[in-house]
Amino acid sequence: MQRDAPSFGRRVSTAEQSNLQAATTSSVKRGAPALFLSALVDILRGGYEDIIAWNPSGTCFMIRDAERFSDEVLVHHFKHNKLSSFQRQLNLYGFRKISRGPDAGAYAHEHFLRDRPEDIQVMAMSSRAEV
Amino acid sequence: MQRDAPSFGRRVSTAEQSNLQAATTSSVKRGAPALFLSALVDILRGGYEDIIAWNPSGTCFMIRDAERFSDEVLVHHFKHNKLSSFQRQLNLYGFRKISRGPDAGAYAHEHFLRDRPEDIQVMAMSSRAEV
Amino acid sequence: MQRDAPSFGRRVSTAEQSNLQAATTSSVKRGAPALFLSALVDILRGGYEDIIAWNPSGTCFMIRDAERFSDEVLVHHFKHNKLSSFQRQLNLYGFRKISRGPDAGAYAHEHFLRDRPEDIQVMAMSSRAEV
DNA sequence: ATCGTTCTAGAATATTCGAGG
DNA sequence: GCCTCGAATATTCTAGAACGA
Repeated sequence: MQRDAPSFGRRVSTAEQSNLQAATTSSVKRGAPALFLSALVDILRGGYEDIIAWNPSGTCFMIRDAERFSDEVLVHHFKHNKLSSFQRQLNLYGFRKISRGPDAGAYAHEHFLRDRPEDIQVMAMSSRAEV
Repeated sequence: MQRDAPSFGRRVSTAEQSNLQAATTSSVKRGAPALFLSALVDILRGGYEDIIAWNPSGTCFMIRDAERFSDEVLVHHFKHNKLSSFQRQLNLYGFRKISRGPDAGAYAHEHFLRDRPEDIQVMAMSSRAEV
Repeated sequence: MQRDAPSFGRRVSTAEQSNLQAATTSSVKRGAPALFLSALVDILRGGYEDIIAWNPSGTCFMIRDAERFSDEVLVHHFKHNKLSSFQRQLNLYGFRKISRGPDAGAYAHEHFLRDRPEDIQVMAMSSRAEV
């Protein structure tokens, strides 16, 4: 009861300049494109390297400190602070958790690559479609 | 309170260079493919020659020191320290214990050969299929 | 690699005197009765009132400090330290999370009541049967 | 109405115990 | 006494479903 409801901030969406945001909003029929992906991009750009970061090659990202991720990152980008909700979103968008090898524990998606932001737009459009 | 409590480590997966990883992840559709085989490969590469090792020709492996294998190897690669659980996994994946000859006491599998890591990938995919 | 590696303890089973354990082992044909329920009983008896506790009437229990529950309780009673794995077990045994009212957030099961340990034995035997 | 959040369940592998050869 | 296997529970990851904003 003492670690609940830490005043959830609004989606700050530092991604105003993120052409991801622009692209999705323009290409999708009606408004409300997936905020999750743009929030994820923001987070990975946002100087949280000690908490969550890309692997060196930019093919997947790892949550390095789950507790700080919940308390410091999620709270500022979503309406909750639950890692499980974040993971549910990852799976909804087709991310998979890597179970073996050097990147074990990281999440990856074929089209979610650090150096190919264009591909991320494809994700945003196809995520729910393929369901 | 706590009986023996050996500190079970996480699967460290020293198999970074293991192309087993790349092949299986790319060929298998979803989810967590068998960690057991990659862990076994890691173990046999991991500098435990006094505890567990391939035979000279690389066709089977022998547990040379069961006690150290339990306490030093299993604990670091699995969530248990029981040789019997390790043996159960071996049998689930089709390994057989050699009963006679120079390699008596070693475990072998048709597709688990030191110098044919590609074949191990076949194991990973067919092991459960044939069950 | 340098993940966290919490030292997972063995199931300490402080429930020696717990007739739950005796009842299940004697009544069930072959071995391995569900350890989860007896572990849960142990936990709720184990002096973790600040971390997990029954409600005053003993009809449900609440995890009060998720972080300490993972690090201090789960690690000593299971082979993991993941709250999500604990929750999966709760659901497998038919527990439900209370969503509203004074006990919101607590887990409850019709036959899991603090003052009716006999009913818990019924759970242990019927939980999987009804699946 | 769609997406987000939460809770529950499915599916695959892992661990344990014991039966049977 | 091994060795192999069946079966039950446990752990993990992903998906279904209900609800809400």
